[in-house]
Amino acid sequence: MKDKNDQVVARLNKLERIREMGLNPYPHKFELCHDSAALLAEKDKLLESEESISFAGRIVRYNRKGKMCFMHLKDQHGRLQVVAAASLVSPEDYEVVKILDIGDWIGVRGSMFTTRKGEYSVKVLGLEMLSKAVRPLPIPKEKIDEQGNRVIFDEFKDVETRYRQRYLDLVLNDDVRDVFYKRSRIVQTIREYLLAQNYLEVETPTLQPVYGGANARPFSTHHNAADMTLYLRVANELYLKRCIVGGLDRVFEFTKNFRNEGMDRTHSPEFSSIEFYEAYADYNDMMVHFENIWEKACVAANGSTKIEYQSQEIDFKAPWPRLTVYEAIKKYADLEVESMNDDEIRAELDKRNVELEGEWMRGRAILELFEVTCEHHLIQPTFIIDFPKESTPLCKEHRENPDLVEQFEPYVNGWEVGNAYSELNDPLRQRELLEEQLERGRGGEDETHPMDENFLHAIECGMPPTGGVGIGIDRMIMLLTNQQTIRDVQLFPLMKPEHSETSAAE
RNA sequence: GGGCCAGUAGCUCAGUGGUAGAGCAACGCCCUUUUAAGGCGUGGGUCGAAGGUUCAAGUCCUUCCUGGCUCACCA
Repeated sequence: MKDKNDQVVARLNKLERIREMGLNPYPHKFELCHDSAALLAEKDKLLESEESISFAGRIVRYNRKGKMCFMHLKDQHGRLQVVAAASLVSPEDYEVVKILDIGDWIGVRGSMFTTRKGEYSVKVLGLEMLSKAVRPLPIPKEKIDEQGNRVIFDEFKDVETRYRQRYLDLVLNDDVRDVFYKRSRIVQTIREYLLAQNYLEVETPTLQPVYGGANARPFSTHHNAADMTLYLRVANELYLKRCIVGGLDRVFEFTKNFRNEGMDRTHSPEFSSIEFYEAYADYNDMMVHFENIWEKACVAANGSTKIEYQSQEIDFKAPWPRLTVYEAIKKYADLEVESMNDDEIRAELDKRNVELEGEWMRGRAILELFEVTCEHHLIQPTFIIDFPKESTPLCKEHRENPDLVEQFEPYVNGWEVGNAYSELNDPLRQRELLEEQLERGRGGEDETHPMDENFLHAIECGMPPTGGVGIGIDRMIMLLTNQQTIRDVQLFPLMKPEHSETSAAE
């Protein structure tokens, strides 16, 4: 084993002693009748009846006072004290008690009682080693000082160590664990909402011969047997639309998407999203689903439609206000962008030091203007709707204004948290727009959509009117759990290998 | 990619050119109602890596590695 130190050696010696006692330090199973939550829920009854119970967990506190030992066992719901007294267990069991370490997993049998200091505890009558830990667990301790402040000693907080050894982060930091419990509840809420709306959950390819569905640079990889280049999906949009063509009228999919771009507080190379598509619906219908989902998810995680994100109160109560891109620019920059000519728009961008790459396009310039002047104002949930037609090649023209498309992007806390359209289902128009993307790619833009003949073929076979939505799950979790970086809502965020790991792999 | 900052014992940290330290954790002994339990004692270090300056480097210089914040890029 690597990195042996004195503490590891001490534990390995204890492991050997357990084996010498004829015990298996890594048994196959333990029958437990209660977890910590159940023991707490049935407290009165269990104290009254003194019936026998079994309970298991990881030792997170160990305080031996001679022939009596107080420990806290932690399971997934919380921690509970167990008290082992030499007078109540077999001599063999107490020999085991004496060489237990913080970090070990044990199972105990006994009954519930209350200590003299009033702590609800398990009175141990028998115990079993379930797994001997051979590395020490860092032990944060806390006390309340004279001023009543909570003081934490040895807090496990180094960010790099926390991410690299997330298992310890989860054991030692309850608030970290809570984020992932909430994450699960939020995802479950979304799934239940869509299932209740008669949606079908489907799965589409992660490895794709042609990537598409978003403006993004992909990761590429190689399939050896087929000798072909494959891309990790940047979005699942084009496959879900094929499902709609196939007559699956309402489909959704949770996916990991992969984008080969920068990493920062709100961007990770792999991130989770949900997309859902509904036949016969338009973007107005999808906005209703969207705000419903967020409101329900917020309540599921926080018990209320209101949250405080970094001391900013945000209320997800539906319905959310809707503002067109033009209205937003008018409101926040006081510019009547619709009646301005190209030179006037260019002047406004220059004033804000924004440069456009590639060929000049009025719609993209308006979009840039929106981003620099409006985004940071959009703190409370708001739907920004009716985007310039150049912003996406997959959306249907606006029914009243041919310069626009029926797209909405919801904003919260200044972040774009989703993207949705009345989906384009005119196959000839779709081909034109994808061909235009190819041209734009040749003109210098580096995140244009590639041509996807198979997708076009599907649309040519007839797609009904459809509304579609994509939601960035990670940013949603960040907001609803009050986390500042995307890495705090992903269990195992990407880290570069440590130096020693690299050399070991070679 | 640019700027700023950090890396010392298992954990949290001090050490500002002169013998590597503290608390907790570990090890040994004592202790039957503890709550950061306590008492006595002991051990534990490639100071992120490499090079340089110096009589002398954890400390100063250079390069590199890893990470954080931030700007740029990017949904």
